[in-house]
Amino acid sequence: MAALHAAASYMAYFPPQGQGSTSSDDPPAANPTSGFDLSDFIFFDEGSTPPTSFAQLGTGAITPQPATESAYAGQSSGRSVPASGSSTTSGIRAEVERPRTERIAFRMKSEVEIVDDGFRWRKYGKKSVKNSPNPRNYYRCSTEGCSVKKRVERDKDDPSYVITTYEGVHNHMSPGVVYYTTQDAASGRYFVAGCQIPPGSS
DNA sequence: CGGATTTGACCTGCGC
DNA sequence: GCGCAGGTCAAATCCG
Repeated sequence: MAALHAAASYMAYFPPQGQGSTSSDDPPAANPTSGFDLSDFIFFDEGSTPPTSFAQLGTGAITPQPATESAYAGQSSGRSVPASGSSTTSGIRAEVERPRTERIAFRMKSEVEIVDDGFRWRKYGKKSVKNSPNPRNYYRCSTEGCSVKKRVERDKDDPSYVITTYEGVHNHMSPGVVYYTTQDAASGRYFVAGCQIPPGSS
């Protein structure tokens, strides 16, 4: 499993605009001030090289991959990574065959499963999964025209942790989050960080 | 009353 | 081909 320790609030890398439009959009704006303890892990596709520190993310050293199955690559059954099962073990091949859907998973310490990340989510399903005693909840972004999905479940090993997997990219800004963007002069890449607006301020 | 949630049924894909 | 597991749908229900 490719796990990444993240010690800081979320920051996402965005490629320069005008290219890679399918792979850049709103990050899951996890916010350490919104009542949960963003802790620690971001899971990437096994095919990608995990950075050794969260700071590497900020330098653009790592791009969130169109994950094959990020969060549970290590513990899910084989059927969760079908692309590599029938043809080749090459992650590159899997990337070609699967739809290019951004998928990023977080593991965070939280009392509650519903984390206010600034977006509005509508629950559309709940399913118990074989590898975990805890049910998995399925959410969709309730914004019209936005098809981003999110899966939330408690860590089977440590129920105090919640694993959130975002799938897809928002085609809109969060109604409750201000985004700060900077562009790296050397690479031309954009970095976006989310910061939630305190209630009542505007 | 409208929107969100719940929950069982259904669909799909993969392994055996 | 069959069974299993994950994901989604949709009707019923709940709640503000």
